[in-house]
Amino acid sequence: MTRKERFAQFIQHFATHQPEAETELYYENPFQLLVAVILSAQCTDKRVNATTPVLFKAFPTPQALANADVTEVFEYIRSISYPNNKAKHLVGMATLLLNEYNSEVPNKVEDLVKLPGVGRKTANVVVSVIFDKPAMAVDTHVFRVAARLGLTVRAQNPNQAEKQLVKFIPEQYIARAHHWLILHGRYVCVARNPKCNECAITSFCKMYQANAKKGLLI
DNA sequence: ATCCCGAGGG
DNA sequence: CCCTCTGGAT
Repeated sequence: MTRKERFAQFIQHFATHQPEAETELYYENPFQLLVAVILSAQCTDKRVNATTPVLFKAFPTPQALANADVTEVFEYIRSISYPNNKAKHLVGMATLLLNEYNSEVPNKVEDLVKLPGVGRKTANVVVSVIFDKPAMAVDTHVFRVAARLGLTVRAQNPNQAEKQLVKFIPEQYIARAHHWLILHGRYVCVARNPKCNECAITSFCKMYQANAKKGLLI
């Protein structure tokens, strides 16, 4: 099976069975999504969602967060990974939003990555989810699942994976494909023991087919 | 012990 | 290109 065919089957399957895929992060406006995605680095969405409602209530606007004390923000996010760094990043991010962007979340990746705590992955999530742009954010799930399926080939880092995925996926599917890969990775194609016996797309999964050929599965 | 929607600094 | 940050779930 060629890679182009894998992509075609991948899109065909999820467009049919999971057309409504979207982020599981809780947010009610662009600012809240930006904060949530910054917090989500190396942390489960579930844990982020357990802390953000209280955080958003305490700091509802970029101005409120910019004027906050870092140690106070830390207390709200202490149960999330890297709370020290993230508290610092959140206050710095809000300060830059307030001073340079009129308290509004910028809509370009090149501007977003200037914000403290915002790297390429976070910026891609924001422009994709908020501004509906065809950007592919490559996180741990996307990187792993795309490699297993054979949608990426020998990608050694997220940037290489992103280039390959964007190249093969039609623009109108990129934002959804991002969430398809994430959700599949979170619930089926998990890191440690992928649930291949529950997986609906083994017929075009490169890893599954390779393992089956070796007699390792089923 | 490993993983979770990574980013920044050296 | 490393390294560090660093809590909770499995």
